[in-house]
Amino acid sequence: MINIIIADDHRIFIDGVKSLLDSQPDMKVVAIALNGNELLQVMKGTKADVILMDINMPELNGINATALIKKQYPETKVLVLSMYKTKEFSTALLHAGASGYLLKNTGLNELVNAIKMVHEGKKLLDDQLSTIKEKPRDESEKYTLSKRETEIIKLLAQGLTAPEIGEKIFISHYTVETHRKNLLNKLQLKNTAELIKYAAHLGLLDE
Amino acid sequence: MINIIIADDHRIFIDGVKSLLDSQPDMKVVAIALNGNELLQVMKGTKADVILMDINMPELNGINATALIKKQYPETKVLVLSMYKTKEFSTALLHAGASGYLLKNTGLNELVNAIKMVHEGKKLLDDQLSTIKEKPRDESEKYTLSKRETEIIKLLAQGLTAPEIGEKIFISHYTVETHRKNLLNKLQLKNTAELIKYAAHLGLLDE
DNA sequence: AAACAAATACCCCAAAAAGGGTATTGGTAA
DNA sequence: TTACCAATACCCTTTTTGGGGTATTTGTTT
Repeated sequence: MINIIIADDHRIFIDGVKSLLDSQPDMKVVAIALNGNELLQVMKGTKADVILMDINMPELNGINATALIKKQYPETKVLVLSMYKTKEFSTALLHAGASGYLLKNTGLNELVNAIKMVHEGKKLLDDQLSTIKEKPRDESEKYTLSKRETEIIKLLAQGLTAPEIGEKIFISHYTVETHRKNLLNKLQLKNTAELIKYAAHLGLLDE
Repeated sequence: MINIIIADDHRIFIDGVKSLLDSQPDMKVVAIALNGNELLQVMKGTKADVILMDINMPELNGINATALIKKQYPETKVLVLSMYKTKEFSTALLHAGASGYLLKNTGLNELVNAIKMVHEGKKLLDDQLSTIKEKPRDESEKYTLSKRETEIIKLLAQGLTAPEIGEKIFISHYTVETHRKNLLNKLQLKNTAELIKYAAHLGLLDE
């Protein structure tokens, strides 16, 4: 019996997937969480073998949540679901300790197989990502965003300019621009448009 | 008995929601479609009372698809689902003829109620959008994007600059900038960041 | 053929972003 | 206390974007 927690901010999705998985003979959804923080709370009282983690959640995003969970519960497997086929995330997630990464456009059979595979300790990448070239990378590199970085990326994603952001949160526009540059470097993105896209992936739009 | 078609590019979502709705005594999912074009094909052979439409689909997005469906099947009700709480969309969707707009973070009971309400002919807005001020608007205004506009927005969303896009599709960078300005005006957005966000909502990222 | 919308192209100027840095201070963990 | 990271702040220059237009051509529909 594989005990599963589903973490996703889309209630309909949770209810649907729960219904599907509970009808599998060897799987049981033991808890749900609507965001990363709630997931950490839930895990204090519930043992799970596999976390089905949406990357796209408010408050604590899937990447940061995965990193925290693997630190506190190293035996628990994290299978990440995303809408997007994006190479930045597969790398970031592998570094964070996820066991697998699957697109939401896959079907139930693949999902069930994926859960079983990561439960057995296998690493799993969605087939559609299998041709991604692994970037040469310094192991100390991190993808987790600081609080300020998260705040800045959110405000940029709202369409505010650096001067507007500086005025809003009472810092110099130079500082905002420095944060933006740091974000672009850290995440290996080439401009603000890619940064907004990344924010979309992290579920930071409309916050 | 309410006959329903689900249109969404996320197979897991479809399977899950289908499972949930098929267990309702007065509802039946009679078909599914993974994108707007497939939906139009499916509807040629299948009668449905309510379309459950994800706004976020490749090829033919939810707004354009809704407009086409209401023209060809005026009796069919369209209930749109989106991840995002965005005022641009509620307005665009009402103009396109949708009967309702619901966030994916609502639960099953709300979804079931919403389907029943739109089936009865009611207009439905998600509670969370109820405070949106209706913009004074010329009725002739349109939110549907031309092919070129869609192409430009996709390329911008990939992080390409206007000069890069011009070089890529063999037009002047001036033309690209004009398209961008036209898009911003048409969609009443204030800058490229908001345009990328809009592209995210339309599912145009990573295409 | 006429009308209209889409596509194309350009100009001007100001503001912002990008790309290259530099540096100091504050907060936290060891 | 020390070391390290995050946050803050600034400079310079070039490129791009945004905001204001202008105009012509092409394609489609009536």
